[in-house]
Amino acid sequence: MALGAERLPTASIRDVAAASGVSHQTVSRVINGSPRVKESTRQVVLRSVASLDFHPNRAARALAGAPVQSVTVLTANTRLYGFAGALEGIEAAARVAGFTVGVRVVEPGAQAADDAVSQAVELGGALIVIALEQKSIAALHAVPPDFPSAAIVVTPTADEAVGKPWVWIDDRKAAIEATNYLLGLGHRTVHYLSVPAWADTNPRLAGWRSALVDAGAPVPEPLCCSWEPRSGFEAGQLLTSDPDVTAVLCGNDDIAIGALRAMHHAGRSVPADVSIVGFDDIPIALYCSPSLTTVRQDFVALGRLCFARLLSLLDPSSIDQWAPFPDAKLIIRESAGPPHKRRRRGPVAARPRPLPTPSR
Amino acid sequence: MALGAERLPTASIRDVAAASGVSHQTVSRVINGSPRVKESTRQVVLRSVASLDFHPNRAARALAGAPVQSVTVLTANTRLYGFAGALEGIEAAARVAGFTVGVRVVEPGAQAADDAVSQAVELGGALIVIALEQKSIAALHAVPPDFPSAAIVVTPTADEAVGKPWVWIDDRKAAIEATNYLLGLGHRTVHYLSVPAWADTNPRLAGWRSALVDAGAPVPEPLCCSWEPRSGFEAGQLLTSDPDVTAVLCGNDDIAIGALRAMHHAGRSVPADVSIVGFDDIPIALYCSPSLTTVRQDFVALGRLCFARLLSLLDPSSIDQWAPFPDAKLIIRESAGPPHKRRRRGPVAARPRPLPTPSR
DNA sequence: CTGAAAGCGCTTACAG
DNA sequence: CTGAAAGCGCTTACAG
Repeated sequence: MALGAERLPTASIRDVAAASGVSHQTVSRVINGSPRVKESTRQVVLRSVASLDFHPNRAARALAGAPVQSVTVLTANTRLYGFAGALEGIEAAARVAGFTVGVRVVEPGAQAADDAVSQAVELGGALIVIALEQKSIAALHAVPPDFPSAAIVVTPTADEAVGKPWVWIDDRKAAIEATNYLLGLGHRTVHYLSVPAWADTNPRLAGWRSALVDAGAPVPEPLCCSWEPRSGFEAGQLLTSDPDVTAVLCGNDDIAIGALRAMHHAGRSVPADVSIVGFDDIPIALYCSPSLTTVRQDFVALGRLCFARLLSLLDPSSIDQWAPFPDAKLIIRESAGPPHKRRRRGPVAARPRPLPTPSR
Repeated sequence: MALGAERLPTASIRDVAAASGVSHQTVSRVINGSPRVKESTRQVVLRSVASLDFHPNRAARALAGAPVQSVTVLTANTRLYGFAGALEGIEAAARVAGFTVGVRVVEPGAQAADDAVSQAVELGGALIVIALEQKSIAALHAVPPDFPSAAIVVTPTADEAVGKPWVWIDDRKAAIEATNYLLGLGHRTVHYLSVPAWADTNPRLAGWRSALVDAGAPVPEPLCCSWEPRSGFEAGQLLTSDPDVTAVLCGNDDIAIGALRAMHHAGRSVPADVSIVGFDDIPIALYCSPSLTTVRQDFVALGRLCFARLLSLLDPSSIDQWAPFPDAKLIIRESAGPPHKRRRRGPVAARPRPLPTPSR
């Protein structure tokens, strides 16, 4: 009960038992769907449950050792596109399954990740970590191996993920595809504006780099941004002074929009002078001018999937279907095109595809 | 305990008592900060707590009737700018106060609001309703009057809110200010693209309308949009065919960006031909082309404030400081300006102000 | 199929 | 200042 609040007395399992003329254990069996109850008594009990408006007390249930239908989501952020999408998907799936959803943001700092995890573990229930950046990855590592948990992670390397209840979108492959698309349009190389990268193994960065290497293209130094459009604007301004920059891949759409603006400020036309490609396909991407060519990622579906993995892990009787992970998909719009004629030197790697009309 | 998970045995209050050579009641007093404990025994107990890594069990605490330090946030959505900002602020403030935060999305449908509330009430703890649209407003009305709760609401009328633990941003006033700004630039009237409105008393709509009436300007029919940029685009397309439309106020920035795009598609220049003003000041607003003149609203601060109100309500001993609500603020950028010369007929209401350079 | 027993970990009175 | 008692509402064995 909360401080300062006098609650109305609520019906307990014993009230239902008395009203039904049975023991409270039988009531427990009925509300928990045990098969070992005579149908006629079940009916009687159910009627009492309804008339008394009985609802089982979660705290008592948890204390008595019953499974707690709750999950705490550990995340570094609740608003950024990927994080918020994942949370939305988890909440929706959990709600359908009758689970309560807790949210706990992981603060910066070495100790914070451990604290967040241990507090979540104390709560009981289960844990989902949205491990898409450094702080929450630290939290993921701090989860006790025997604690029921699942995680949304960045594309893991090799068999790092075998046996782990992890889900992800293959953004490494997507970065390769996006880079190859730009190279295929005829660009000599592709510059990269990165979201915060916590290691050299950052998959989007790695995909971009490997695509350039495989194509024999020069690999420029990537510029590290934050997640915000401002950082894309500032990084974009650095690039405008370099006439060799004709194609820029961005770690997310906010950065891409910031970079777009920087190009406009500098009088460089997009895509005629510079092509820009983003990551995410935020709703606004279609309505920018020019509309943004970007890699669509369905984080809501990923969140739902993650909860499903958790559920199958909690209930060993359920068959884990291993539903496929959502695919990243390059959405071709207006912000990328062939390089300006005067910039094209030497043989072109592939015939430039025509610039498509904007589409969803 | 969750299904399928064998947890390590964790230290209980009795283990701490045994290790300290005191009764478990004394341990309870220590961990709850009771003053009626000898300092020396407190030290002993605290040492045992640390060495055993003891953490009180929340379920047991709740069951024994202690205050539950948890709050459930009821909302229609976790991603839209205002809702997500409010959630972020609530979570941050709750985390600092040691509260657990639950999130429950209210589904559409008459019954859903009641269900969401009763489920949240059963959980115990407290409730915060982000009542910014119809479904969650229905939920707010369904909260039992004696249950500890607070709410983020749309600007209430008159003394509708007296004595209620409600917080809001005065968007009615802000809509008046934005409308007057456009009229002051010399526009004959201002069209309105509304976010979903659940009543004629919608404050932004009401503010816009009253500003027009007060100025003696014609009041065009408002167009109802969803929250998404697509709806702004579609509504914007309807307006492009009408040459009398020179100024458009939008219920949020996403709609404004959609409308901006519609104008571009139709070959109408913003702000030379049409002025567009949004609501929210999303991070991208500054980086659109043209950058968006918009009404900034600090929903994160509002969320923090709402939690503070809840806390003061839960703890009667605390003095409720009645911190002021965050102000909405018109941020003048590039997307609004004086109407095109050829569109200006008759005397101009006020001398147009110069179009400022983009700024934060 | 159903009931009597024991206990989950804590807190609130009540004694001293 | 500290301890022994009782109980929060439920569930899991254990009997029958």
